[in-house]
Amino acid sequence: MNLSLTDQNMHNSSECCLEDDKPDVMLPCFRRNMYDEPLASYSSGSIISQLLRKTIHNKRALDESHFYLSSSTAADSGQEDQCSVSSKDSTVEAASPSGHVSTGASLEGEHPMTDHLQAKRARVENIIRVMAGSPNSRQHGDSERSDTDARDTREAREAYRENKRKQRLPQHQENSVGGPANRRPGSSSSDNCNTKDEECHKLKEQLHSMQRLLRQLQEKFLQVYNQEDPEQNDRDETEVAVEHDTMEESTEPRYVSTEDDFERKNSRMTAECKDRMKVVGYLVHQRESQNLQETLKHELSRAVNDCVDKVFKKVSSTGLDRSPQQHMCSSPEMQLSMGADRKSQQVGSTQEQPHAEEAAVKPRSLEYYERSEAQSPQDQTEALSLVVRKPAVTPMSSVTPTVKRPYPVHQTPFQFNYSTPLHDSQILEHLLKYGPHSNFAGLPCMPPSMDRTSPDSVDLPWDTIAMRSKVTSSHLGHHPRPSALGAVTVDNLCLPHVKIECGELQSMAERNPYIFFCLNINVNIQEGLTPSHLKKAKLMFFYTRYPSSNVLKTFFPDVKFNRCITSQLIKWFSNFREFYYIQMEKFARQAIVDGISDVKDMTVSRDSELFRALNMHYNKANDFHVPDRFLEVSEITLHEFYSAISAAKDSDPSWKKAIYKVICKLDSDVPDEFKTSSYL
DNA sequence: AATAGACCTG
DNA sequence: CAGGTCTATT
Repeated sequence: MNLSLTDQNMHNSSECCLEDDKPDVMLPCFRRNMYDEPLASYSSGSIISQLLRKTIHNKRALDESHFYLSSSTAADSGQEDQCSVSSKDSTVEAASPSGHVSTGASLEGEHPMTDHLQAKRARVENIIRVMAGSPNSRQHGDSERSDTDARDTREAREAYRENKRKQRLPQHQENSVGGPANRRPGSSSSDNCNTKDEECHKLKEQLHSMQRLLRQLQEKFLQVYNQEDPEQNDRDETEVAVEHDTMEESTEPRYVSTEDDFERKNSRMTAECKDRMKVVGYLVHQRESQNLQETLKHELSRAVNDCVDKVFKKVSSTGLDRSPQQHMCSSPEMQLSMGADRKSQQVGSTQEQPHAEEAAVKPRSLEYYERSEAQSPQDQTEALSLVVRKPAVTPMSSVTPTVKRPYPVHQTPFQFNYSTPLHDSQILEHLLKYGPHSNFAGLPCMPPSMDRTSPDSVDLPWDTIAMRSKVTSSHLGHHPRPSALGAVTVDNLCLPHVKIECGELQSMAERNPYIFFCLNINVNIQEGLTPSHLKKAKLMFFYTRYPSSNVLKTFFPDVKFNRCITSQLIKWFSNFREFYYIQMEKFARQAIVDGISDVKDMTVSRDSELFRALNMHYNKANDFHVPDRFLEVSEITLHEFYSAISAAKDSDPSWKKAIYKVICKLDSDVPDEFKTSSYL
């Protein structure tokens, strides 16, 4: 999003999530922070200080312009908080940093800060200074740092935890997503690849640094506010606890059946996410410092994401014209897949022998990068995600064509294979020049055979997010899980037809998978409705033609229901019925044409042509024994149509409704076996 | 006005 | 199958 856009659209709630289509227009504040300032290292805290200055200035500016968050908004809590984050964030961010950066410095001198803010700023800056105290030690390799950092962060969290006695904060280890992709110099097959290796590595490390910084910052903030406002803890405790419970309840079942390491890792990520969720939830309630926090987080996130995204874009734009084979890096170590544990299993095989299972895992990152030419700046607006409001972790999954595996929890193997020299990237230059060490792994790599035909919502403009978020939040009362749109909570991967509702999130994740993982942001992407679900729905149709939404919820326990999913399922059954009635009418008319005079001469058996047509539609594989009751109902339906047509009732435009009324009463209970998510 | 369902279309 | 429109219902 460029500056002018920002200024012009301060009121636009979606604006914070928008990025313009001009990849080369750098966000002024970003450029300033990331590039113009020689940021000897991110760990130096200079960027943070800058941000703090900006933030504080902003807060003041907002106060002055009465553009500040209304108290009612700020007072919102609990689920509402989670659900409406996007709008709230937008409010904050729309009025924040980017637009003020240029004037920030001068204004700061003119308008003395309040003592309070000054104190706060001083404290935070001090913290950051301390944090950045040993930047170099952190910069030298993941193995070294993870010990210290993990301990630091854990301690911070422990401290926080003690203030929230009631919370069960699962222990977990720090996930360093990029960790596994350790570079092995020399393993590449060519010099070119060696160079790329190094650059790759540098970028990666840089990302880690930023990641760590952000994490630490969050936790330090936490400490500060704990000391400063201890009673607030108690106040928020209940809210947070509620959040926690809600999340617990909705997320845990999903992992029951998972078995491999990756799943366990994700469980831990869930834990961590919950943890952070609480942290953030707590922070959010600090009305006083909300702007500060939001702005800081936003800016940090943006900076990181922007940085990463642009590099990716640059890299990919030069790399995509290569042949698929060239996308593959000769050294598996260079491949960054989302899960370390998973990597070795998926890398390679996915690309070289994409059969059913691998094909099911459908990375969309290529599409993303193909599009990124035009859209890339949008892709990182998700920076917000850094705020990590969403605790629940579900492996990213995509709608898959797999039918064999009933309800697969697919991990999208977003693999980023190094494949492009990073020579001409301005961003890279900056990174390499100013960054402590650039490091990056670079390109999405996809099996050529991957199904990329499925329409998705990647093209959705970001403004639809805000639009949709309102819709969603109005229904969140029924939602089992708080949804933080602004925090990049991807509720569901919806099938294309519901993309208006939730496609943005899907595409967000699809377009920016690497960001999510690198930043250790866990996107809760519940699988959408899969072909397996469709198949199951069709079989259920043999029992119920008019399932209630409650029934649907009962029988699709592995589906996180939200508005789009529900309507999609309902639509499915609507389509089923349509086909069913069409067949009925068709065969009834045929019977009349055939001169059948008595309905009793019309029966529906398993040999019937009608049944075969129906069976072919709902039970194509013919691996399901259609209940007799369905034959009965079909026969009744056929008779109804026959009678109505015979009586010339079909002259009435709504003559079918009477039939529908009859048929809808013939629903029977769906067997309990269907309740098992792994039924198929 | 919102919703659900049928209907039509691609 | 999904998207849209139309209509009836609340």
